[in-house]
Amino acid sequence: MSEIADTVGLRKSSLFHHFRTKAEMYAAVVNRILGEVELELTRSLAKGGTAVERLDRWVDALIDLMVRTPAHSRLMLRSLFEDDELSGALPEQREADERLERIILQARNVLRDGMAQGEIRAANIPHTIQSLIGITIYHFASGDLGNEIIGTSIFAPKEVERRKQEVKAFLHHGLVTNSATDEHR
Amino acid sequence: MSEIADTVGLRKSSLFHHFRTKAEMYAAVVNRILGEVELELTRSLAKGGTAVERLDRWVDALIDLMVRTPAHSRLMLRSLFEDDELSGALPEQREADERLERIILQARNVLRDGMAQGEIRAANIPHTIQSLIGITIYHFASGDLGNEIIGTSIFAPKEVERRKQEVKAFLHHGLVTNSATDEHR
DNA sequence: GTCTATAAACAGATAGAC
DNA sequence: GTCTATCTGTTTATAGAC
Repeated sequence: MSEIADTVGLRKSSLFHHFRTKAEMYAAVVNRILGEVELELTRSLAKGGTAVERLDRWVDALIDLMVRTPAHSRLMLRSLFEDDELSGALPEQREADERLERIILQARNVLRDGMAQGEIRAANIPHTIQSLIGITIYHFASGDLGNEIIGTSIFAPKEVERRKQEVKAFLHHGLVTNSATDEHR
Repeated sequence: MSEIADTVGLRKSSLFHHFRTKAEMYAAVVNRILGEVELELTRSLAKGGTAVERLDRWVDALIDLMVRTPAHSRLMLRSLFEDDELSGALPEQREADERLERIILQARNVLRDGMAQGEIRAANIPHTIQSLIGITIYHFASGDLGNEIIGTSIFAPKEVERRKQEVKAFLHHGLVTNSATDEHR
């Protein structure tokens, strides 16, 4: 709270006027970020196309979101894997949980549609979603280690573009049967 | 430190007899875990075979490690993505960094060998390593959310086995060219 | 809405007896 | 090596003036 107060140019006590507790502030921030994520991902799917096209756009949109504000990917990953011991106590937290659930449902539906159409391999959907999260969010949350592994800044525009291509190549060869975009068969 | 003291049945002050600071204790724990990880992954590679066989065993071994002590995956993920602001100040920390570097180098070599042999698609190696970390470690660190997405405990033996299969299927279809295990072509 | 001042609790660490 | 007691600084939060 001290660091936040310094950053925004207020005194620490003033923060408690806007958010009654630290937990409430955290939940509000996470909720706002998830709101943006839900909005953008919904937009990316609304453009239509085949399931594979929608999945590709979904991945691109998610990566764009992670890159837009580097701190968000860290916060997202944290909020995803750190079990909130005070789970669902705050309204902001419940709202965030619902947003997350809808985001996951969207991904589930795209995968299900693609499988029904025969565009996507019959993989286990929940595990595939976990893999998608791991591949997209972890990468941009990986900070120093990520930079060291990649060799340059993971947020450098060129490297972000490469990530998108690599992830989609990975997905296509991993999930897409008889894809026209697959130049290795 | 209070919680650790309670858990191990000591008083808080006694912990400071074994580790001079909290940071030193944390570094020692991370270092010990990475030691186990390095040992097991090295063993899994030493058994030889094709690059794809070694990669598969490497993934299986990493998943076995994450499952052996559920808390380890959380700690691993945390230590990977949270930049240690006091980076490399403690000897345990430097040792842990070196272990991590060797683990990553092993993965890099397997991928490089496989590409040289034409067994593995010519993907970007660093990005592939990031994806491997995301797919294996994030999943087992995902706690409540992971359990909710999957529908049962991510640590249930049956579900762990499924994860191994799904990850390897993902990798094969994503990284392996002309694989005999690929039933979809 | 922001400030100063302060309360109340907690966390990391030390001193020294046993 | 563990304990009790204590110090010191930090953190979350409140009270009340402006």
